[in-house]
Amino acid sequence: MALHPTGPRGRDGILAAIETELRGRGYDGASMADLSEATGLGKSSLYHHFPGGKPQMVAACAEAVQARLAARLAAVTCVSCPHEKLVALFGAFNAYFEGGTRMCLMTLMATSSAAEALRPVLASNIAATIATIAAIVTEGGIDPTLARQRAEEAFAQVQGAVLMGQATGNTDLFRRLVDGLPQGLLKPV
Amino acid sequence: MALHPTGPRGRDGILAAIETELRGRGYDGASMADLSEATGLGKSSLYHHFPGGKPQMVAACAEAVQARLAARLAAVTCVSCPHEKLVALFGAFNAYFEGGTRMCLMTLMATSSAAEALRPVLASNIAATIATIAAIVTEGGIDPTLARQRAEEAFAQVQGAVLMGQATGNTDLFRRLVDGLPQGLLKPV
DNA sequence: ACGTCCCAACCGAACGATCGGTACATTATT
DNA sequence: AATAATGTACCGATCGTTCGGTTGGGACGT
Repeated sequence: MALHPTGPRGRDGILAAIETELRGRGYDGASMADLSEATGLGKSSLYHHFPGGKPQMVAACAEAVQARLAARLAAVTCVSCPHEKLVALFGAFNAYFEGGTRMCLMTLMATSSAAEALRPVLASNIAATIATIAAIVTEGGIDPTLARQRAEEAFAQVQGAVLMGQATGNTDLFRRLVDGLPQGLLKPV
Repeated sequence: MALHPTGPRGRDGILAAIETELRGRGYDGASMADLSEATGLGKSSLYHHFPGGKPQMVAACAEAVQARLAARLAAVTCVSCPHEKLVALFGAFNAYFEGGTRMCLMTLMATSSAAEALRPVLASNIAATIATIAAIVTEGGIDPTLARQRAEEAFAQVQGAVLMGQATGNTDLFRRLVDGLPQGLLKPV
């Protein structure tokens, strides 16, 4: 049977190349020709793996991202105190956003022409990430309702900082947030 | 001379239609045919007004946005206390973002294929907005350096909230921020 | 061991549609 | 009459997508 061995690089490698291209050019900016070149596969081969075309590729990438976040989280949960967990988690964010220079796949796709079709996938991924943050903050002794609000606001802040970094070329704000949010989130009422 | 009276609607009306289309479909998602239909002008007429094509249209829209912000600000500066100024300013943001349902033109363009060419315009507009917020916060008795940091973080938070609204369809976070930030920004150290 | 059948993986070439952009004629304004 | 503003018709290029065909390895019957 085997779920797609797919050549030397494997399906994961194909998805990684697609994700990089999408995050670099955006949904409407990345053409099938671009994705073909990025993956090293002919366009018809891409349609073999993803009969649904570009939307299915995005959905598959989103699932891969969510899986990677879950794996990161599993490695984080064995850390002792909530503050260190948050430091590790925001370190993972820093890596994912490549220091604030690379957009989030979900929010990028949310502003595309396929946003409506992709909304369930995007919303699910974002909700999972926020729930992860909120759980750690709650564990740190913050009221669950407040923890959720803080998590949402922190998430928005990070996303906005990346956006501003794209617009201005300055990643100072992003770095300041990634450094400061772990303790800011846990600050007592 | 006259800077383009341009038919019954005038240049401002053309720019408004273009801006709406761009904020609805994104830079790469809005084709010249879309913009032609939105403005009611033939493609060649659009090129008559904007020989530089889509990038020039974006730049012109950005200038119009900045001008509208300046006008709003002029109406705000006659208000007495800083808190009320912030309330008025964030009310203007709320209107511009249409309750969190519509993206910011600048940050949207920042993730497009024309981002590099447009960076100076986008960065200038964003810097002006942040400076506006920071000035009012400073006026409210906050240390200028801290005021600037708070302004940057609030701006990022709002932008991120809009992004999340696009992704999830939920504008609660945006509304909470617009309501709460005016007093949050002025909170004493 | 050998032939053969199957099917996932892949590619080149082409499809109609649409892309951004232009040439040129026409209408409106001054 | 001159100039700005607009429409019609079109350009080559590229878009997303599909078609027909090749390859190669694993399963199966003998």
